[in-house]
Amino acid sequence: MSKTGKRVLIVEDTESVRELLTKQLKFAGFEVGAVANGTDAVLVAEKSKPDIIVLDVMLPDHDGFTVVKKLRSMNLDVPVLFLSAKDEPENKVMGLTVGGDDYMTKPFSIDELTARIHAILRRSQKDDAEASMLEVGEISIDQDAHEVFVNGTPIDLSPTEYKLLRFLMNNANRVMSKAQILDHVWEYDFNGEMGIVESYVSYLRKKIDPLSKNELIQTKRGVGYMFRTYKNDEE
Amino acid sequence: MSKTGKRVLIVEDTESVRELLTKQLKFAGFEVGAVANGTDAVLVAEKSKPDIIVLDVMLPDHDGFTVVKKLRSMNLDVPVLFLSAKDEPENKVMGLTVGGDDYMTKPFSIDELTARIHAILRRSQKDDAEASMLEVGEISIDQDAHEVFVNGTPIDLSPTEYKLLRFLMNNANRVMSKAQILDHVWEYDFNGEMGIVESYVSYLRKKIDPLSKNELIQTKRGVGYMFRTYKNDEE
DNA sequence: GGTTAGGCTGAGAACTCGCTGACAGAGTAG
DNA sequence: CTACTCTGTCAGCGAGTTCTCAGCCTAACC
Repeated sequence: MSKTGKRVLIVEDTESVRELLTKQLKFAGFEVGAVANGTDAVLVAEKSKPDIIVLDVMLPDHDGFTVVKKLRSMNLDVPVLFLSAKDEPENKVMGLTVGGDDYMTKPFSIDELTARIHAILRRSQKDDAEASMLEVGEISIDQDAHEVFVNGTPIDLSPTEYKLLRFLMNNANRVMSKAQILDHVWEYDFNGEMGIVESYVSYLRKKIDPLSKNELIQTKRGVGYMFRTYKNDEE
Repeated sequence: MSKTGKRVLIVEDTESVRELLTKQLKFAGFEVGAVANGTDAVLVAEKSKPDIIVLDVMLPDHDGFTVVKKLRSMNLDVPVLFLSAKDEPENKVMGLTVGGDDYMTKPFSIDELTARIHAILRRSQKDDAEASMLEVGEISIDQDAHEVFVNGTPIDLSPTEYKLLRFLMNNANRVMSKAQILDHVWEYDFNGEMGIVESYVSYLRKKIDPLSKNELIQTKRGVGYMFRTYKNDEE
């Protein structure tokens, strides 16, 4: 959760999603602008020169194609993270993610979105590179390769396990409630029970604990879970 | 209990709870506004620009979802602490705690509410005050990690023990009556005996005393309890 | 010193919460 | 189609927690 001060432009017509993104990205330390259609997107992008654009491919006026073409023709080669609904035809998206661009289907997890934005920025701005490793205590995550190591030994995680672990590590030494975990790690329209967090913590521990010296994921009864780092270990 | 002068907006339809919160938060040094429904919430929030909103998710006119959506569409990215009854369906709450938001179930303890508000403000105002440590005499509490140290040695407290200790430390060198303790530390609808305070003080002392040089929790017979700091110790 | 009200604490009953194994359904690869 | 993985639900277990109570202890006042 580094304070980059980088500028993000959100282009998304669904109000609830737009505001969700705005709030989360502001909290993550970005300067955020948000518009609801392609026309405004081009205008604002031209003026504010964002570092990255989060762009819904299905907009009321133009589609993602048109917006990107306009931007490129104006010599703005800002990287783009495309959003699209899962049921939209794929050809809408094909050929869009050139260069450092990326693409996610809705609904997504908020934490995943933030991670992707950081990944794109990391790659497009060569200057402050090599932040792709997330190392906390005994665990390190290679975010480019999606690989996780416990004291150097690689372990195999499912996508959800991976996201959960990354979220806890990003918030190491801070208790996160099950509600917060659910809201950040699971897709934003997830409608299930909080018990699923318990299940996945259990899965994670089963894979991590045999390789670690300490109890890395701690339960704070009645409060939540915490990824714990221990002094005098690494670091 | 710092006098921050920060502005809090309470949105809660149950009058008794609303008044309880108003009174308590004013006493804790906040500027407090209070409304009883979602419509007023949006109006007042727009005008008074509070630093944080305490929002019941179950309101007579709109639910929390709607209120939050409206607020965010007005470009108010004020952090929110959601309240919900324990028996309300959980999915009413899902997806709400974006960014630094948090969530509590009713009934709660007043002291806990205050602590959460401070936690949210601490994190959303990026000034990084590092005020998450509460250190009084020989004891320090890491409020992010929910961990307690007596002269550097960690001790394990149950949730209620933790809340009681935090309350006494926040009011160090001031005698607190059992009634006051009950009102602040226990849930506001608790209607048991005051003897429970004695029990929990006993539990606390059993865990703390072996590690401390002084009698940290003192009994003022006929009056109450006091967390005592001694000069020439630390500090 | 005796009396008494208030405080301390161990025991225990009731309950809550988190952990885990089992399983069903969706999705995917072969 | 089959086999596999992954996701999400659930129920039962057990440990931890909450709260009450009774009997003991102690401070304070006579």
